[in-house]
Amino acid sequence: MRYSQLFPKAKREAPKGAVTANHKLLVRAGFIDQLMAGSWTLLPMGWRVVTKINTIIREELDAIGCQEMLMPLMHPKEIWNETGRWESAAEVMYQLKDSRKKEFALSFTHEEIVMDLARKHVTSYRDLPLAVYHFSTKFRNETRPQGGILRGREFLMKDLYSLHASEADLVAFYEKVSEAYLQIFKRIGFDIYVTEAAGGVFTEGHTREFQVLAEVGEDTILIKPGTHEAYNKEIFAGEETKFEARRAIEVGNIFPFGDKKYAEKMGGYFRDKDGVKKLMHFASYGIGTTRVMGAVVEVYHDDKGIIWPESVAPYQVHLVTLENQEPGSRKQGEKVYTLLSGAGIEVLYDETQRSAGEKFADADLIGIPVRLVVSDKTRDRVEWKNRDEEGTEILEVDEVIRRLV
RNA sequence: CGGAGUGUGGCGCAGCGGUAGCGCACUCGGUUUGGGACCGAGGGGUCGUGAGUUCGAAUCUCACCACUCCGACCA
Repeated sequence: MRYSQLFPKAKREAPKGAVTANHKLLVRAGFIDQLMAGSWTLLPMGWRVVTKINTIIREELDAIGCQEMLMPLMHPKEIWNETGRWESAAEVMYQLKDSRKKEFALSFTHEEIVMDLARKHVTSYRDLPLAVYHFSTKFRNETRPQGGILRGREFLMKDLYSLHASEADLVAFYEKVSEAYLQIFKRIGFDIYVTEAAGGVFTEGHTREFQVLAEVGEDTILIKPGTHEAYNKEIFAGEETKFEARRAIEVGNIFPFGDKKYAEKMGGYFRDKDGVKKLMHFASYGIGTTRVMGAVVEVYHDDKGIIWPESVAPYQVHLVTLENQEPGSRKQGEKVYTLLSGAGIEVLYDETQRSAGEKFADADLIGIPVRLVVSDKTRDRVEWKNRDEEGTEILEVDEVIRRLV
C-alpha cells in the first residue's frame, strides 16, 4: 500500500477530549473515526487489524470443531419474549418499530436465535455437540460509552454458541474453548488473567472472564501476588488484603447456561440414545474484537505511538524513502517495494516527498513492527529498525525478505 | 440517569459586547531533504441550534442539542 493513497492520513493532533491511549492513538494514526458517542468507523488500517484478530480467532475455533456462519442483526420481538428478555434486557437492547408498528430488536447477542436454529435443526443426539459462531455487529444501549473504542454502543464481536447432549459434555467443551481462548489471546500478545465473575443479564450463574491488565480498564481484579490466580472484585468474598487490586479490560468471556435458561424456555429438545426427549445444554462465548484492538493499543504503546505485535499489525513493514537529488537512489524504494510485495510481504510504502522527520514520526505513530528506510546512505541495501528498539542495521534486500516470510 | 467541562474553517485553539483570528492541514510557485523544513501567493467559517436582551451578540440571558470526563449502570 502506498502511503500517498492510504485513507486517511495520520493526524498531528489527538482529538479533543481524548484521554485514553487507544482513543488518542487510533484516531491520530487513522485507524478509527468516530461517528457519534460509542460508534466508530473502522478505517482501512483499523479494519486490517481487526481482520487479523478475527483470523486468529477463526483458526483457533475451527481447530476445536466450531463452524462459522452469519446470523441476522434485526430480530422479531416475539423470539425475545420467549425467554422474557424483551423485558428483562430492555435497558441494553435497542428496540424499534417499523412503519406498520411491528417491533424489532437490534442484536446485542444471539442466544435466542441460536436456540431457535437448534430446535429446528437438531433432533437427535447424533446432531450434538454443535458449536457455531459468527462475527457481527452488536448493538448495546450503553448509557455512557467511554474509553475510545473500548466501550461502544455498536461494536464487533465474535460470539460462539455450543449445544450438548449432557452437562458433562458441555463442561468438557467449555474447558476446551477456555483453552482455545488462552491460545487466541497469547497469539494476539496478551498476558491474560482468567477470573470468575457475575453474569449480568446473561446468566444467574458465574461466568469466566478473560482480563488484560490496563489502567483504563473498567474492571478491578484481585490477583494473588506472583501468580495468575485472579478474581473479579464484583463477586470476591475472601480477604482482599492478601491480593493485589489491578484495573483490567475484559476482552472475552464464557457463559455456561445449562439446560434451563434457554432450552427449557424455548423448547430446545433432542432425542437421546435411550429414546428419551431431553433438553439441550447450552453455553455462549464472546470476544469483543474491536475492544481487543483497543486493548492491544493500551498495552502496547509509548509516547510516540502504537507498537503493534507482529500478529495483528496492519502491515508487516513500513518502508520509508528519503527523497534526495541523486537520480539513481530514488528508484531504490520502488524496487524494494516491488521485491517485498512480490514475496508476499505486507508493506506500507511511504513514497511521499515529505521531510524525514515527519515520515519517521508517522511511522512511530502508526506502529508497524518493522521500519525499513531506503536512502542515499543505504544505496542498494535497506536499513532495518524494530519499532520497539533503538538500533538499526543495514541489510541486503534478500536478507530482509528472508526475515519476513 | 446524577455531577463537572467543552462546542469558533478539515484538525487543535485564541478572541468573551462594535460585524472573526492563529497554528497545522489544503491549493499554486520556488528552495530544501536522516527525526514533525523554509520563502512567497491563495482558498476556506450561518462562531452547535433556537429564542431573548441590546443601536449592535461568537461574546450577555434562557432553553435545547452534541461531545468528553467522574459516578451509577453495564456481555
